[in-house]
Parts: sequence; structure tokens; C-alpha cells
Amino acid sequence: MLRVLVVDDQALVRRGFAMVLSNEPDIEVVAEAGDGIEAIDAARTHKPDVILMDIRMPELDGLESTARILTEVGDETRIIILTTFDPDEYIYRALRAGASGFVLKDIPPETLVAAVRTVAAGGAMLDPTITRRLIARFAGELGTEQDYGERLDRLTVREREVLEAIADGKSNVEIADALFIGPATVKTHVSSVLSKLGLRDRAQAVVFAYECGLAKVGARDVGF
Amino acid sequence: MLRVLVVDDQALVRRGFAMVLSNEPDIEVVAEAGDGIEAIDAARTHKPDVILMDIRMPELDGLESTARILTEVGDETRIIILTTFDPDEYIYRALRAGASGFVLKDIPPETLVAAVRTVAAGGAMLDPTITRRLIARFAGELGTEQDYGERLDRLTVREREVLEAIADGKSNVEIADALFIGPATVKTHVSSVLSKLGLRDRAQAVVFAYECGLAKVGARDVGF
DNA sequence: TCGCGCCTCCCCTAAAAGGTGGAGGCCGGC
DNA sequence: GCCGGCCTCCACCTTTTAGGGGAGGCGCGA
Repeated sequence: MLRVLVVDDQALVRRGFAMVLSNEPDIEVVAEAGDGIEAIDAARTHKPDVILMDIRMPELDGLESTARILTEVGDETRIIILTTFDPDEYIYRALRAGASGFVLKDIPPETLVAAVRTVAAGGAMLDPTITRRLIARFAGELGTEQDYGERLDRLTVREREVLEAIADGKSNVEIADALFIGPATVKTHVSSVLSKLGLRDRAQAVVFAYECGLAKVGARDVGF
Repeated sequence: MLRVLVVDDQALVRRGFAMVLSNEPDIEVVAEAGDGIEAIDAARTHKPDVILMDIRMPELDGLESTARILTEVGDETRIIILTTFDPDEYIYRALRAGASGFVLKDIPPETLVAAVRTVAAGGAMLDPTITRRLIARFAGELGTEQDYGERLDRLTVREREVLEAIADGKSNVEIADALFIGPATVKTHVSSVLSKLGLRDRAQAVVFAYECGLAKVGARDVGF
């Protein structure tokens, strides 16, 4: 059962969203709040799975409220930002604040419900126009058309496995252990990885792995 | 009426998607293609509004095909990339190639239909996990910055500079050169970075730098 | 069947990296 | 003034890497 908190200063809007969500068998609206302060209190009290958060509110706006809930209360709660108007001015702040969703209030009810389920499952849901903008920004950032994949393709399967292990911060001995082979073999593989990719040492190999997408930020725990 | 081209090397899958879409009153499947070459030809001939493009195909894969259609045929056509498996390895290339959507094949039919209408209207539709990744990348930090930031704060300014240089793939000598200090000094800094952060070697330091956001994917050129 | 690529392991050497301890200079707070 | 943190360097030592060989086994296609 997904536990949802609805935050909006307009009682009618609030009730509308709450009713739409309550109609779903797997969703329960555990509380409502009329401003940012109430929202933080309610988040602390009820620990909802998802919060629907309006931006324009008295006392404390939805973005500030979002940031404070995620840092002070806990980041297990997923927050979807709702807005009536043009998202331009808010979207960047919202994403930085840690929102998992950003949608316009005029979306159809089933989309809202889908958004709640999506963010609860760890995904993110943005308004399509925002997604497009993010993509454009992202694609623009990656200026050079170099295809690192091609360089990766030159590696054998085993070598790629070794490279992944290197990008995991493992030493040769640890790699040998993980792949059930001898340390000498690992050294052989490491050498061919470096020479095939034109790298000098394993540190550069780690950089390469991250840059070409073989290693992904957030996909691991830096515990070492 | 939205004119759609369906591209997939598996005829059954292709027909399935085509039938789902054809059931919609405002959508018409104008052509189907079984590989990337056929896709380009069909795009040139029919000028569809939206193309559903599988990635894995003989001759020319979906990503290459996407890039060529957008550059050679025209960019009025919106392209949605479909994949069965883990999107991680393809997503960066897909977005760079200019795709407007990237979804897994296991989405419910109504979502697929919604995706087609969304991208045709100028929006973008990504799988929720990808959206989340994009947001994380955009925000640059997102939670993890808190934890790792604390560990980063233990470093002095100079040590952080050295760590950045390490994350750039530089050797100790190169770092000394870049910072106008002696190699021995670099070794001192490297040692304190490793011990302060609880890391074993510079490869782990590179991993740490990427994970905590000190180094960012795409912010550099892997030329070495 | 023969070759070829891949995986496995061994030898050797040289270079780089990491650990420890110490030293001097500089600056800011107590 | 004195102390402490920071930056700068040095020397000595051990461990880890990287490079260059070679070699056997195995599967697969010519």
C-alpha cells in the first residue's frame, strides 16, 4: 500500500488530488497539508512513501519544503512537484532540491496515479517538455562525438570483465580472486586492456570506464 | 493522424507493436522495417511523424540508424528507442543520437501509445529509471553528496586539488608538474588523501572522485 | 588438420606507487 | 610568544604495477 501526502494551499485542489488517489486500491492518502510548514510536520509524522507537493504556498514554498524534508526528515520519501504554470522558472530548483517528479496539474488523473507509482518504485516522472529540455541539455554537454564504445569493442569479454573490476577499485589480487583465476593471468589481461585502449595505468582505466559508461556513478557503494 | 514507422528485426514483435498502434483512431502505421538500412529507406520514403526503433538489429543497429535518419533524412521525425534489456549501455548513445524517447519493451500498450503521442507533440518520454539518472546527473549531487561531501571536507584545499588531478588520470610526476610542486610533495599529498579517505590506491581515489561528484562524466576528454 | 584467437599461467626486470619518519617555513589563533 | 595546521620537501623501504618475453590448452573456422 503506497502512503501518500498531498500538499496544496487550495483545499479544493488538495481534495481533488486526494480523491483521485484514494480511488486506487493500492494508494492511501495518509495526510494533507496546506503549506510548507505543515508539510514538513506531516512528513515527519507519517513518513509517507510519496508526497505530492504544490509549489506556490504561503509560509514556505514547495521547493524549500522539498529540500528540507529530504535533508531533515529522510530521503526515502519521494516527492513529486506539481505546478499550474510554465515550469521554466522552477524546474532547475526542483531537481536540485531532490524532487523525483515534476508535472503540470493539468495531467489526466491516470497519469498522476502512474507518476505516484513510478516514483514510489524508484523511478522519476517529468513532464514531457521538461524531459526534452533535460535531454537537450545532456546531449549538448557531451560535445565530442567520440565513440568510446568502439574502443571498448576491441576488448575481449574477459578483458572487459577485468576492466570493470579495475573500475571497481580492485587490486590485481582481488580481481584474480573475484574471477577465479591466477594473479599472473590478471596481469596479462590488465596489460592488454591498457595497451588496447592506449592507457598508461589502472587509474586511467578507471577514468575511461566511467567516461565510456562501463562504470556508472551511483551504481556502487564507496565503502572500500 | 500520426504516421508511424515500426522498426524491429523480429517480425512478430514488429506486428505486435503495429497492431497496438493501429488500434488507435489517430495513429496509422505507414510502414515497417526489419533492419537499419530498411529503416532509413522507409524514413526517406514515408517521412513518418514517429519511428519506433529497436536497438538490436542486423546490418545497422537502431542507434546508428537513428543518427543517420535525423541527420540525413530530416529531424522533423521523432524517434523512440525500444530495448528489451538494461538500458544503461545504450542510453547515452541514444540521447546523443537524438532520440526523443527511450523505453523498455515491457511497457504496457497504453504507455507505448502515450509515448508516441507525447513525442509527436514535441515532448520526450524516457523510462523512469533513466529519467532518474538524468536528474541525478543534472543535479550533480543528489544525496550522495552529503555523505561523501563530509569525507571530502576532511581534505585540505591542496589535497583536493591533488585528488582532482588523480581523477584526471595524472601520474605523480604529472601532478607535480601541473601544480608546480615537487614529486615528493605530491606523494605526501596523495598519501594523506588516501589515508584520510580510507582508500588504498589511486585507482580507488578515481572511483571515489567520480562517485562523490568531484569528477563528472563528460567533463573531460578521454584522450590521454 | 592446421592456424588463430583467447584464456590461462610462468619467468624476469624496471618503474611507479605507497608507508614511515623527519624537516623547514608560513600563517593565524590562543 | 607559542602552538598547530598546512604546504613544501627529503630519504628509506616495501609493495604493487607495468612491460616483455614464453608456453600450454582449447575451441572454432578455414
